[in-house]
Amino acid sequence: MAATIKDVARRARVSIASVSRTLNNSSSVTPGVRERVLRAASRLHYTPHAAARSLISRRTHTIGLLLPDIHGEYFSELIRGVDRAARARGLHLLVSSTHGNNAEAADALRSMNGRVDGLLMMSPYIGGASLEDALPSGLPTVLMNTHEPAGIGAAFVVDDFGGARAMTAHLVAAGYEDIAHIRGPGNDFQSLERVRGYRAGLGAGGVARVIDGDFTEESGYLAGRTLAASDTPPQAVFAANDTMAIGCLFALTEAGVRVPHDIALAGFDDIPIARFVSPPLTTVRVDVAEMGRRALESLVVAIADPDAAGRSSIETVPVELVVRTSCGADSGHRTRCKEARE
Amino acid sequence: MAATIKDVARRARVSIASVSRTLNNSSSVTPGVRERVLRAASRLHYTPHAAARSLISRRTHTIGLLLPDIHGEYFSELIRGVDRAARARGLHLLVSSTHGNNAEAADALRSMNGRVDGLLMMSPYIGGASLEDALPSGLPTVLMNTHEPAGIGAAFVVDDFGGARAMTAHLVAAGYEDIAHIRGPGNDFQSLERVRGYRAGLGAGGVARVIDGDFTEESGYLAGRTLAASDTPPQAVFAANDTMAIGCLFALTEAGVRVPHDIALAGFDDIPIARFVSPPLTTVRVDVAEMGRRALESLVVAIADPDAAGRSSIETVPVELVVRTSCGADSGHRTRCKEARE
DNA sequence: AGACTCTCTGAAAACGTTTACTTGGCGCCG
DNA sequence: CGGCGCCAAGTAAACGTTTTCAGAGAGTCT
Repeated sequence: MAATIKDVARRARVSIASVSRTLNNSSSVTPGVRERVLRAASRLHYTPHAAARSLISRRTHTIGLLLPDIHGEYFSELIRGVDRAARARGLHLLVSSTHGNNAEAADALRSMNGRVDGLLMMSPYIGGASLEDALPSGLPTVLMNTHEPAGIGAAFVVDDFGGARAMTAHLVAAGYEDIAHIRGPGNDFQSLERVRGYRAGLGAGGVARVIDGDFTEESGYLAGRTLAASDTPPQAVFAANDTMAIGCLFALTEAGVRVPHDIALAGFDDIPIARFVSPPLTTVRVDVAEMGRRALESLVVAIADPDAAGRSSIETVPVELVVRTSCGADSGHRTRCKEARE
Repeated sequence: MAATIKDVARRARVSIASVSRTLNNSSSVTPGVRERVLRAASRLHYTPHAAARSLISRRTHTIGLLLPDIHGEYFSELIRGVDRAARARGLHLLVSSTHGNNAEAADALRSMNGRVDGLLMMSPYIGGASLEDALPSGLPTVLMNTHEPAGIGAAFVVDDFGGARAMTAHLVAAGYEDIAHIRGPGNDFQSLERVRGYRAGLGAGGVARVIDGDFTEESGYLAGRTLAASDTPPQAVFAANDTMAIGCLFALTEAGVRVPHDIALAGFDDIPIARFVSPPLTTVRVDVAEMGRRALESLVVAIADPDAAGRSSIETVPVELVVRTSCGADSGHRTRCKEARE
């Protein structure tokens, strides 16, 4: 149906090689030929066939983005960051989400062979088959938020430990003594790091109180209800992500517990909603879009320089404590409006 | 680097044809051959090269998703809906965002030739080059939220007109007489439809009061400030999307105007945040994820049946009025908590 | 026992490009 | 005036698959 290079060549009365050369201006062609080719190409609405082109040139100008799930603002932000960087470099984005386990990820990964020039992968799962041997060999890869030794390529990991420790320390400094932590799923690397940071932040004297969650609002809600009904409710709650913090907030509000007056609350991620709940949520800001951008740039250099570049480097993405009113250590209304407007 | 079908054939001591047949179980092969091929393939970590495969088979198992911008929750939801449907059918997703104009979209579109089996496109822009002739001819396409006559293929459009009319009528019924509308950009089809719905909802007696905006929170904020400072502030404000409504809400709050007591407020889209602002925002719910799913399904049938199926059908995606407290016509707190938990 | 049919396997063409190599024409220099 | 190089254009190979076609071998029927 669609016109091929042969059709253009025939119409322009030249060889297909000349058409290719003209269109890629790889080598000089006579103005006359050039003119005819261009005219014929536009007449026929010719567009090169990407598959054929990448078969021979071994370049797809596409990079694969493998995510655990596309749900929620966290990933939306990440996609956005990656997309902007990719489009600035003329690259396409093949997005794939793997609901859950590594086996599924390995599958998705396999089917990307010959489809992408490189891979951007976020795989916080622990256990199960390692992804390393599922990777089409030689495919440049950049990992995000993974525990795997970065034998595969460069990696970017959010400073989950540091952020959680800083937040916990902040709560301790604010005078809270009994600080509960709603953790994420046990097979998630980031979740574990945050628990570790929480314990570190408590310090030697502190006693840890960890409640299970799974990063969903529902689990935060349940945890909040449990805590509110407890004989010994904590003075503060630090949820491993904002989504759970918000679920918890609703459970507490529903139970008549005032935040932060009765129980202080803090989250992690600084998703856009965090500013808008009431009271505004104290949290740890993670610039995921920026992480996406950096990861893509890193991938681009890895692709350009197959094996020499940044092999096995792990880079930590810094985080930032964002103190709002939900933790009770803030001046209140003004900050909220200012932030909301930024 | 990576193993090819030839390597597998050599190792299994069979022809490449047998390897291909075994791997696609297209035709019966002897158990012995099958066994050898499978063993060789797994030994070599063989993965078929997607480009080569799609060059000959004319199937990429990938569909292109072209969006105006990936920013915000609206698109995040859409991507999610499409992704789920796609992965259920074993399809990949090539995502591309076109910041702005149709020319850029045409460009992105052209480069998808040979990369995708079909196209899912959301292009609300009006004016500029039509996309129709930029389309690689014969590529099945499904449009979303577009004004273009769907000569290209099937189309799904949100009932912007109906939603805006219903919302305006609701405000009128609630007793407001002076209802302002913060509109979206002038080159956006949905924006225009919503203005049209607003006017229709006002009815014969109503007098329209339209303020310019561009769908961003910033523009909503500015509009809100203007309105608050006006000599004759309106009794109600209907913003063309939630993002602007939230911007407006902050401007009003900042100016000391109480919502809904002094001025009622309503938005459009029901983005997740809408439930969490205070007061919770009355809005029009659009199930974008569902629209994405339906659009993809429709595209799948169009791909399966090249030209017979649903050519030029336009389907309207229904919307739903969601009354919360910001419009002053609700019972208040209970609804909020209930909704937030759902 | 010979021919016919059926099944499995291999050889080779095709998909639409890019690119190394070849050819031919022309200008320049000796 | 003839050979030498240079440049533009064409020819063909290659990329890694799928698929058509043909051939070989075995089994069956007459």
